[in-house]
Amino acid sequence: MAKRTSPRAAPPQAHPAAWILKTEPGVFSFADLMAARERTTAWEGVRNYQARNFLRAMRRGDPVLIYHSSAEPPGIAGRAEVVREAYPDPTQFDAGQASHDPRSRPSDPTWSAVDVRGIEPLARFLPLDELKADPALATLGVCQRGSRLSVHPVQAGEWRAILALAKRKSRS
DNA sequence: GCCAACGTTGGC
DNA sequence: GCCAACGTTGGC
Repeated sequence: MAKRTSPRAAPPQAHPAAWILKTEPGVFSFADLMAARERTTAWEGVRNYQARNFLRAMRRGDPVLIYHSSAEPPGIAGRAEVVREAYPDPTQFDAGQASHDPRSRPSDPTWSAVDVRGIEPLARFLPLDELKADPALATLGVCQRGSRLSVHPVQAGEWRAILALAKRKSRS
């Protein structure tokens, strides 16, 4: 007899429409990404398991939003895309790096990196207070109180709302 | 610079 | 396995 799916089983999670990556612009900004060779950089140094798992779920071509944290104001600066899926983050094995992890073994690396390529700035910078003011973005990771995750998924409705918001006031 | 929120660590 | 202490993040 075919096994029934438990009614309690969560529905298969749709692949996110996009991802948000946080960066401190004083360290590495969206402009730095656009100025990088081939507008591409390795997104390294993520040291949180949940964020790492999101990195590992990213697929080549997935849209990415670059968010500036610890900035004045904080907010979304531009669009990018995933150009290389998760691979072992080399900085975990480099004792000279702040993100060095002496417990990680090359035979079973703990941490992952992806490569992202900058596409273009948003039509205008979207400050966090505007994101928080949009009801369609109430569930967005960066709008959550106390959210410190540096990588999170963006659902389709959120993605549309962000692009619409960026277009809206730029004309006024 | 403050402090709330949250993840990690380590003693038990 | 619990949970207090500690460190970090990040908005304000």
